[in-house]
Amino acid sequence: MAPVDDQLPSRRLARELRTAIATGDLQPGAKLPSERTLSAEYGVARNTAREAIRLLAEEGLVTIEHGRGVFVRRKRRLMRFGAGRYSRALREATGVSPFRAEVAKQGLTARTDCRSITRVIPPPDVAERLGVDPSAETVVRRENWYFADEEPVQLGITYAPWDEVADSVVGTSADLGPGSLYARFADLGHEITRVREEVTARMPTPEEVDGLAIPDGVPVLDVLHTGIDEQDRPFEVTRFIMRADLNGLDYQMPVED
Amino acid sequence: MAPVDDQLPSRRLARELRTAIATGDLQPGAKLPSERTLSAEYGVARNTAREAIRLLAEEGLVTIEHGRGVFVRRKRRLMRFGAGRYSRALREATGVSPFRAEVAKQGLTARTDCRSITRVIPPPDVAERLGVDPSAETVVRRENWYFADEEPVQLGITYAPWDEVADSVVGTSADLGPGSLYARFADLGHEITRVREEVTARMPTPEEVDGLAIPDGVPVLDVLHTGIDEQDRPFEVTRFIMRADLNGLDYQMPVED
DNA sequence: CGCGCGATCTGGCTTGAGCCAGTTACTGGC
DNA sequence: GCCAGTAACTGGCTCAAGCCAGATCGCGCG
Repeated sequence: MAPVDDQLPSRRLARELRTAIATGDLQPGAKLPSERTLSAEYGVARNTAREAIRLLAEEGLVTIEHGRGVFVRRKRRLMRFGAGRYSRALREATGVSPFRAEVAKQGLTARTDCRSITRVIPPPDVAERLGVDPSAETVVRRENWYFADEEPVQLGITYAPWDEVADSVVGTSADLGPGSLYARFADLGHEITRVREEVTARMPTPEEVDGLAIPDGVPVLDVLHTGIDEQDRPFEVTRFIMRADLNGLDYQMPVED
Repeated sequence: MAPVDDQLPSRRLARELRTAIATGDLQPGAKLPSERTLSAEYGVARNTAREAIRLLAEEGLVTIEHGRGVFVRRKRRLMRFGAGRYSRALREATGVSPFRAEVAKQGLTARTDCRSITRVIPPPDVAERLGVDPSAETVVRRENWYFADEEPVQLGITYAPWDEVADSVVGTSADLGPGSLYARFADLGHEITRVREEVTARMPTPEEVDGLAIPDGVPVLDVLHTGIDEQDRPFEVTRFIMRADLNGLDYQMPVED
């Protein structure tokens, strides 16, 4: 990677603004000077000031609001999800889904929206993990949107084998009843005893930017989750897409010998 | 989030290029037309074609190479790290660090570089997890860089209480001997039995972009790892910064009741 | 009093021009 | 045959100008 010239006008301006943010001269929530003001004060073209601001936005340091201005981004409180969220004790104690439990813990109000339940051909990675035929409509797909204080924070698409859940509410109804998804799988003979979570991060697609209202410079966590029962059989795969500025993962586990 | 006008010239061009990549008209590794060619063919200014390409780069779809052209990004093979990497069995079988083991499994050659060992004031989050005084130089800081085929892929900064490791190679030497870090902690009476990993993702800082040679549109995984021994005491905290396009996490764990 | 319109802020996007800086391949001299 | 120089590509950055669009506030009319 070429060490880009750090003396370029746009980089220099970006660096000065970045420093002002780091030192606290510009507090979180503070408004930056307007593009036109910056360009005048630093003797650069408006496009150059604009480029400097774009660099900061890409790093996730500032939020740009059309017509209002550019603001230092406030630190957001993280939702934290770990294996604990699948605990039966938690499920029975709260009677709600793990997401609702975590959001309530943060003092926010949760809402989930099951947008669709369809029978589909599974994506290859899902088929592989569920051990089903990847070329036929062997799975049910449930698309779930998760909101905290009416702000969309994550998206979960869960897949389960059609022949297992066809007669259950899992395959038919948005309303899963008390204890939610894992309680219904328990009814079907699949008590969740182990989970596998494969985590990566990437920039959101344009669709995800729209759907999750993702600001500039914020990546998504892409979690491929597999639920495994007492007989060591995977019974459910869920792909979670989470805004990385609002969500984190907190895993605790034993080290095998 | 304002539904940005999708008919704007730059967005339209970006969308067409994105589609060409998705459909395979532009294969991974393929070279896109030059900025000047695109601007002529689509009847837009060169800056507009440039903006379209910038959008694709931000999404991580293309790689820009100064003087050479713009290329569809190739999918990279992922290193996958899970709790298994701390297993004593693995440690004793291979005699090498977990990182070397995983990289070797991918058919690449690993190199690690311990850049510095210093005594420092711990960062607040580290002090909290280690249970040490956050206002004095109570910890040793080891900065480790990890390479696969000479490409930097991650950075790990591990902290351990000074009074525990001062007399050990952990506190003094870059060379940790067979079995690496966790074997030395075992020598000190801390057999790693549980780990906690707190995962988030974010865009890299300019320093990280330089140090890890991170391309445009690639976030980093930020993993705060805590090693816990048989007596349930945390003895070591490591912050890993990983290029998200080259690294993934693969956790498997039991669900507590 | 209240509503609406417009002035004037803000950022969003495009144009066209110019010059700089890597990369590559050709070509001519040795 | 080799090497150096150069021409002709590539992207990198900046400028100056113009118009569009969202936000906000105040003023004046009803």
